[in-house]
Amino acid sequence: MEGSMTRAILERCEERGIRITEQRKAIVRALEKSNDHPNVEELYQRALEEDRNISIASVYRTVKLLEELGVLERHDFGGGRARYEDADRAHHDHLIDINSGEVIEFLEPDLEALQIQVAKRYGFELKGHRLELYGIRVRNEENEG
Amino acid sequence: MEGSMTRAILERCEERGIRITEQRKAIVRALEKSNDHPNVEELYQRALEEDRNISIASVYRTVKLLEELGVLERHDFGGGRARYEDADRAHHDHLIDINSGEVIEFLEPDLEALQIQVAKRYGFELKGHRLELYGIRVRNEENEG
DNA sequence: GTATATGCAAAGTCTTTGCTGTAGC
DNA sequence: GCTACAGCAAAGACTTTGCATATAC
Repeated sequence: MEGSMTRAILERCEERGIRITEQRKAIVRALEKSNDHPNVEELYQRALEEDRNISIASVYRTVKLLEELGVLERHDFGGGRARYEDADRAHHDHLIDINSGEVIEFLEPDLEALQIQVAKRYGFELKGHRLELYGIRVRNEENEG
Repeated sequence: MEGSMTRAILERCEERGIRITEQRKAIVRALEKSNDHPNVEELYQRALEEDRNISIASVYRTVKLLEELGVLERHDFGGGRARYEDADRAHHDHLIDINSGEVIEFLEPDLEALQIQVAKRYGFELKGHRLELYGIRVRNEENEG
């Protein structure tokens, strides 16, 4: 029960009324096993391990559909390939190590609040945001000193 | 003299030691006249008005080169096309109107400072960031009430 | 004068799509 | 059983690149 209250992706798919095919199950399973932000090619490879009967076209169609349904979230961290993750657990931002490409997730309530304020100031209601920090490691993160 | 202390793009190009061709001049001129974030096709059209002798391949090559030299900054606001702006005036973030696609620039010192803090907390030195707020207009921005 | 840049068109990369057969509900 | 979905391969959108020619310095 360490997953806290995030609901299974498939459950949310069913609610949206789409058909639960073997391929979609495999893709979703592959995604739920992932702790990173796979691109379509990577997701395709992982889904293949769940079920040999998958074409990359289905992966493209599925991630696109699930993004439109709000089930997945699409990212572009550069490199010209879209990357996906579960939208339910996507409420965090990303810190990207310029040298290694490593992606660290973080959540900073003060930042979130400030963003809402800024949008408001310009007469907007914030619907979403994208914050990516790009940096280089200067020491281990174990100590917050 | 309203441009404050931003230096001309061409000047920065010369410093980097690249050849100042007619085409590059036209592209740069088109970019300096722009107050938005044109994609390559748009920039190409605008550069054509500066000089008929330009091919879109040169625009692609030029923006790529200038981005690598740190003279331009590339953005991806979705839609699958890269968009460019002068890196020297690019120290601001973007608020994007989901409905109209309009892009508003803003600078929020508190947000900048907080980002540095967050990176630091994870043991990183912040080298750059990307912050985009996506929202819908709820009223005119004239009043900050 | 020579290296660098250009133009053109062809090729590359990622993604979408038309068509026919299949399978979910 | 009907309709949505899958697979395949072809097409699309954006970007890059090879090659011959032109031009900046």
